[in-house]
Amino acid sequence: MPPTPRHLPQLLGDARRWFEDAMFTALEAAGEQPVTPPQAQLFAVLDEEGTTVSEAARRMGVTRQTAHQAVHGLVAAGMLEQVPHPTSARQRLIRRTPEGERVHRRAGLILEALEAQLAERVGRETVDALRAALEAPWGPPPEVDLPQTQSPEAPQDMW
Amino acid sequence: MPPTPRHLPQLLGDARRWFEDAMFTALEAAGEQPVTPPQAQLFAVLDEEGTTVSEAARRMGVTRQTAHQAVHGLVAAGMLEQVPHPTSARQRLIRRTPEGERVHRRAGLILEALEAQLAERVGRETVDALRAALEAPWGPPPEVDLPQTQSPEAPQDMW
DNA sequence: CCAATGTCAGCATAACTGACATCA
DNA sequence: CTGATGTCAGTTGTGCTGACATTG
Repeated sequence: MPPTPRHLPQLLGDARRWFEDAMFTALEAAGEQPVTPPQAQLFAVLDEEGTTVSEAARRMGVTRQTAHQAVHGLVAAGMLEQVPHPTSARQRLIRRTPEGERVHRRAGLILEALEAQLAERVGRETVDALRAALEAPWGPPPEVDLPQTQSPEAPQDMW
Repeated sequence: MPPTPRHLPQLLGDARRWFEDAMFTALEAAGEQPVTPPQAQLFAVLDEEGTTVSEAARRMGVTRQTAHQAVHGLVAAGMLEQVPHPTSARQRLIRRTPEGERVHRRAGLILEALEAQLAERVGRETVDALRAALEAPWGPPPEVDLPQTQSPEAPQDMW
């Protein structure tokens, strides 16, 4: 029981961890190869036709290098393959292998089950409201005008 | 525009980043010392009377060692101080210094401003619904019964 | 002796920046 | 030549486990 009411960022992080932990546990229990959170995120942004590393990086909001690392791991695990781009020789497409497809489908089913379980606990309308709030267009992170804070007695040594 | 509808875990992570980025940017623009996310989390779980490292670790959901690291950084930054426990010699209490208090207050104001800005964009009732959904008792991460996935044509070479 | 706490050291992971080759 | 892409290397930060001393 934390002394202060939890802040929104913390609550959001906890909620994400709730899903991540359960997902990881379920996959492990299923005897699947371990998939790290960043790898899972990469998996989620791929489309059927194949995606370049740079495009995947943009969708994930990380650098090309970071995405490249995740790709490397999943290729080594046999869940992804890199094929030459049909029209452009300087690009290589990432695609799921059959094994990757299988794991992806299974992860999707687990996620559905988790959401259903959550709806059972807190109510379907609450889950729907959560999704609706998160899917709303939040826009870019705002730049707030920062109110000056004065220490009651301590002098401000910063300007 | 990602090809698939975003999954809840991703949406939650994005939302958390929205807050974190804005908070970090605002603090930086204010000329404050940089505070890392884990340090901010540590800050949030402290109470006025002082808290032990172990207690803080429990509240954060991390190990003592991890909490200890965050404490170390904030002590070095002059925002926390460690004082001996009044009754128990084997415990040391962590407390905010006046400087720490000042930054903490300012961060709180920024967070309020961010939430207000979000309410302007997506509606106050949406923000309230988001908070309500996140504060609902989700319970422990469930163990889902995992449905077997069959590849349409590819044989399963993994039992 | 036992349990909890505080601390230090080492290790793994994941993000970053920097650099470079390739190709449209 | 410029720009985008793919790749390799190094660095930093943050979490973990292991280990140990201290204290009630």
